Amino acid sequence: MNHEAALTKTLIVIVGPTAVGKTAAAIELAQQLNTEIISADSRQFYREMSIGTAKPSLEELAAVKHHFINSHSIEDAFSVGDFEKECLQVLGSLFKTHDKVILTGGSGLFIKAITDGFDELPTADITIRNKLNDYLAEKGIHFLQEQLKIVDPDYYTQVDLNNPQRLIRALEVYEATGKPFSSFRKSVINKRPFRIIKIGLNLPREELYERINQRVDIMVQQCLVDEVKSLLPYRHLNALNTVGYSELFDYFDSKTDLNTAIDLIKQNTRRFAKRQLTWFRKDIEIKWLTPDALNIENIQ
RNA sequence: GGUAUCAUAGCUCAGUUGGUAGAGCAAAGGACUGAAAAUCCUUGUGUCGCUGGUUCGAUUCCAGCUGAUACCA
Repeated sequence: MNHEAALTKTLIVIVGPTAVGKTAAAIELAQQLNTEIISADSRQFYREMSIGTAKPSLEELAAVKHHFINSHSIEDAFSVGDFEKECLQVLGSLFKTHDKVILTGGSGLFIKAITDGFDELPTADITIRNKLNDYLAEKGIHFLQEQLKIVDPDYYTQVDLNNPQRLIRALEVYEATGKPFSSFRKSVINKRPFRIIKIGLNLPREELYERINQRVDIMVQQCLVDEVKSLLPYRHLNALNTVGYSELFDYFDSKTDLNTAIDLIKQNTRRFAKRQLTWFRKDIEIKWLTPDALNIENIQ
C-alpha cells in the first residue's frame, strides 16, 4: 500500500462492553458500507466455544463476511501477538478491495494490538511458565517478587507486585531471552498505514446489566450446559478459563447447583463488562454512542 | 389472644459495660504489552424499626407501638 492509498483507507473500530449490541450494530454498518468485519474477541476465535461466547449467529455470519470467528481451535496456542500479526495481514488484503473495514470486539488488549501495536516480545514458553507457576504454588509470590527484583529491578518498581501473572510474564521473558522484560518495553505506538476511527457503544448501567442477565438466560435455553459438558475433557486449556464455562465446570464438579452457577455467570459477566468499560474509558480517542445511534454519519 | 426472642449498610450478621458503629458478601472505582471473558488493587454516613421516658448524652437501659419468628392457648 503506498502513501497515497493509505490516506483513503480507514479502520472503523467498534468497542464496548459485552452484550451492549456490538455485533448487530457492526453488521448493519458493514452492510451499509459494503465491507467486512474483523472480530477482536479473545474467545470467539475458538470454534469449539459458541453459545457461551455469544458469537454472531449463522445468519449474521452469512449476512456479512467475518474474520477471526471460528478461526482457531481451543487447542491452538493463540496469543495477542499472534492475533496482531495475522490480523494485520488480513487487514492488508482487505484494504486492497475496500476503503473501510470494521474491527469490533470487547477485548481491549486485542484492539490495542491492532491500533497501537506491541513491542517485539518473545511468546510464552510453556515449560518455563509451568515451572514459575510451580514456584508460585510452592514458595509463594514473595519468591517471584525477589527473583524479579534481582533480574529486572526497573520493572520491579513499576509492576503490580501482587499480580502473579505479571511477575511470571516478566520472569519467563527473562528466562527465555536472558534480557530483562523492561528492556523490551519501549511502549512506542506503531504508526499504522491507515486511518483509525474509534467508536464506543454503551448503555445506562442498569440497562446493560439487564441485557447481560437476559442473554445468559438465552444461552442456557440454547443448551450452554451441554456445550460446556462436551468441553469437560479440555477444561485445562486456557481458552476455557472463561466466564460461562468455569462456573459450569464447578457445577459438573458438584461444587454448586445449576441455579447458583447460572447466577454466578450473570454476576461474573457483569463484572467483566465493568472491567471492559474501565479499559475503554481511558482511551480519549473513543467517541461514545448508544448502539442505536451508530450510522454512517458517525464515522466520517 | 398470651409468652419469649429478634428488628443495625443492598443482603447475612457482629458490636457499643450508655459517648452516634464494623465484618463477609453484593456494589462502585481503578490497574493491566503475548494467560486479557485472564489476573490484580482500592473503597463502608447507615434516620442502629417507630414514638416517648430516664440521662449531660440513648443505637445501647425502660415503656408503648409496629413488624417477623417460635412456642402456648
